[in-house]
Amino acid sequence: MVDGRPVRTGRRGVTIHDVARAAEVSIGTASKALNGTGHLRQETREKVLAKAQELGYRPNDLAQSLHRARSMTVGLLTNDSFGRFSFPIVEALEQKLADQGIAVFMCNATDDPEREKQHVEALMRKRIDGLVVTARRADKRPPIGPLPGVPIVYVYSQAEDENALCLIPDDEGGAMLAVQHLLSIGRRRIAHIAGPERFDAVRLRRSGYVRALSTAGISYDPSIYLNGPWSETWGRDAIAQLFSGSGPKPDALFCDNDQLARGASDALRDRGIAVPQDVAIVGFDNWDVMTLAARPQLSSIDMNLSTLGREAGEALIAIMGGKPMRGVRRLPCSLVIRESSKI
Amino acid sequence: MVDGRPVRTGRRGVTIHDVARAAEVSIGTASKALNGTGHLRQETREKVLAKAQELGYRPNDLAQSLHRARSMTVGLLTNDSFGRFSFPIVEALEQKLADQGIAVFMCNATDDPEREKQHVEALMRKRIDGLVVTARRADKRPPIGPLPGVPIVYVYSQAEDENALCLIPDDEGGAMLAVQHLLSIGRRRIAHIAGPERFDAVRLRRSGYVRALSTAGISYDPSIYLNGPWSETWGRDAIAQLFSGSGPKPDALFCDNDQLARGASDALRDRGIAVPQDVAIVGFDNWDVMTLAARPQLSSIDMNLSTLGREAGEALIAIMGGKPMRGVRRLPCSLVIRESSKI
DNA sequence: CTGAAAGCGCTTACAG
DNA sequence: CTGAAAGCGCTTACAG
Repeated sequence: MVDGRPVRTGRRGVTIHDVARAAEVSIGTASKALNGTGHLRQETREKVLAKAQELGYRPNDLAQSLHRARSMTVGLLTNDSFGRFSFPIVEALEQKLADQGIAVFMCNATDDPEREKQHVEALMRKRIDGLVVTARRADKRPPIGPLPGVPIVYVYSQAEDENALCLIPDDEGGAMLAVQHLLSIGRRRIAHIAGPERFDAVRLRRSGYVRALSTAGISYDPSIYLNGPWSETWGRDAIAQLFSGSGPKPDALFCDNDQLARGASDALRDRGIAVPQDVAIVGFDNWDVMTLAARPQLSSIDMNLSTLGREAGEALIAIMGGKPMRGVRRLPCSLVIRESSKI
Repeated sequence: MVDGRPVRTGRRGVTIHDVARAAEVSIGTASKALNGTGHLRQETREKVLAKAQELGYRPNDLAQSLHRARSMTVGLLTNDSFGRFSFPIVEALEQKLADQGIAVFMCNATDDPEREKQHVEALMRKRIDGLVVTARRADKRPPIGPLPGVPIVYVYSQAEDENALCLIPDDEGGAMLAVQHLLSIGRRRIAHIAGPERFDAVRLRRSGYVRALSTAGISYDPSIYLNGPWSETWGRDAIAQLFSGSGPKPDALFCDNDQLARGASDALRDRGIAVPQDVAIVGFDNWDVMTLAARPQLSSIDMNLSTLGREAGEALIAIMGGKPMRGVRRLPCSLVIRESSKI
C-alpha cells in the first residue's frame, strides 16, 4: 500500500502508474528513471528501477511508439515457394534487426498480388519503419511502393523501382568463378547445363560463362549449352544429350544449380565416366543436401545468402537512420571446391 | 480548407483528426463512421468514409491496440536450423492468422537460450496476444512460459508444459502406415533404416514399426533395424550392412527420412537390386526434392506439416478467443505411394 | 531534482 | 444523431 491505495496491477498488467505509485514518485519521474533520461537523484532512479523489477514491469512498446517517430518494427514480405533460398536470407536479416531492437513482421504473399496488397496495407497500419521484400523470381517484379515514409529494400529480388535498394547475388560473376576454376584445372571443353532461360539469373550466368571462356580464348559452342528445368531429372537427361552423339565430349560441366549437377553426376556414374578425372563438375547454390550427398561431393558456387540477408538488414537500418541508398547492388558469390573438381 | 484551417496532414501522416476536420464532424463521430459502430446518419457516415479515402487515411493500429484488449499480433519463435521443416508450418500458420487480421512477429533464436529469452521479452513488450513455438528437436524442450495472459502453442515441438497445447505429427502412426503398406504388397522381411535414437520421433517410429509387424504376426528382428545419422550417406552404408552378409535379405525398407531412402535406393541400384521388384522402399517426410529425383520415385510418409501449421493457427485463435486448450495432440500422417513400392 | 500538464492517435461511455 | 470528455500507457517540454 502507498498512501492508502493498494499497489494494484490492473487486469491489463502493470503500468508505469503502478511503478510510480510504488516508488512514490510521479509517472514523469518514473519514466525518466526507467529510460535513463533527465536529471534525477541516483537514489530516486534506483528506487524506481527496483520497484519496476519487483512488480515485473514491462514497458508497453505500443504506447512508446505513439510518441517516438519509430515503431521499431519492419515488415518482411516474401513470395517464395522455395523456402530454401529465402530461409538463410531471412534468418540473417532477422538476427541483424533483432540486434538493433527491431522486430520483424513476417508476411507471405505466395505470389498472390491481392494478398500482397493486403499485407502491405496491414503493415502500414502497424506503422512499420521499413520494408524488406524478398522473392525468388524469374525477372523483375512490379514495385511495391512508393510507401510514404517507409524505405524499401529488395533482397534476392529486383524491382522496377529506381528509388529503392536492391541486393542480389552477382550471378554473372559467380558463373565466371566457376568457369575460371574449371579452366584453371586444365579443362577446355566446358558444357553448361542451364536452367530455364526466362530467369534473369540464367541469362546472367550464361553471360558469365561465355565471358570467362572468351577471356581464355575459347569460343562459345552452342551445342554444349543446354537449357531445361531446375531438376535432377533434367541434369541426367542433359548428360544423355551431351554424351550420346559421336562428337567430342565435354571434359567439364558447369551447372546452374546443384540438383542439375547431382543429376549429371549420377548419369555420368551410370555411364562409367569418372568424376572428376574424365569430367569435372561445378554446381550452383552450394546446397549441402546435394553437394555432400553426391559421389564425389560437388564443388559449387555459393551465393552467400546469409551475407545478403545481413547486408539487407544493415542497409535498411542505415536508410531508416536517414542515409538514403538506392540502385542495384550485386554481392559477390564464392567458389567452394570439393572432390568433383579437384586436380 | 475547412473553417479557415487548411486540411493539413502532419509530418506523421494523416490522422483521424484530419479526416474529422475534412468531413466537418468530431473525431468521435469520425471514429464511429470509420468503424461502422454507433448510430449515425447514412449521409454522415458516407461523408467521413469519402474524406478518409480521399486523404488516404490509414488507421494507426498502435493507437487502437492501446484501447482494445488485443494487439492483433502474435509471436512466432523458431529454433530450427532445418528451415525445411518449419517452412510449410510457418507458411500455413501465417496465412491462417493473416486471414483473421493477425500479424506475426518472426523470431529466430537458433537454439540460443539467451536470444530466446530476449525475443520473448521483446514480444511481451509488444503486447502480443499469443505465441507459437516451433522447432525441430530431439526431445522435449524446456517450457517458455508461463507468460501472463499470453497463450502458447507448441507446434512440431513438445514442451514440458502441461498448460500449453502441443501439436505434433503422429510419428508412430506414420510408421505403422508405412509398414502396413509394405506388408499389404506382400513383403515380409522389412528392414528399418532409422535416424539417431536420441530423437523422440525415431523411438516412436521404431515402436510403430514393431507394432505393425507384430500385428501381422512378424517378430521384430534387431539385425535389420539400424540407427544412424540423417544422411544419404548413411542410407547407402546401411544397405552395405544389410546386403553384405550371407543371411536372408530384406524384401523391403522403411526409412526414417527420404534422404535415407534415397541413399538406400542408390546403393541398391549400384548392386543391381531392383526397386521395387526385389526390394520395396518407403521413406518419411515426402520431400519432393528427394522423392521425385530418385529412380524410381519414392513412396513416403507425409507429416502434413501445412495442416499442422493451419491447426496451430486455428487453435491459437480459439485459445485467444477464450477457449482453453492444452495437452499433446498428434496429427495423423499420410502415405503417398510412388513407384518404389508399387505392386 | 521533481511534478503537473499536454499530447501521441484513437475509442467509448455519457450527455444532450 | 452528434459532440465533449476521459482514458489507453507512455514521453517530454515546461515550471517550480
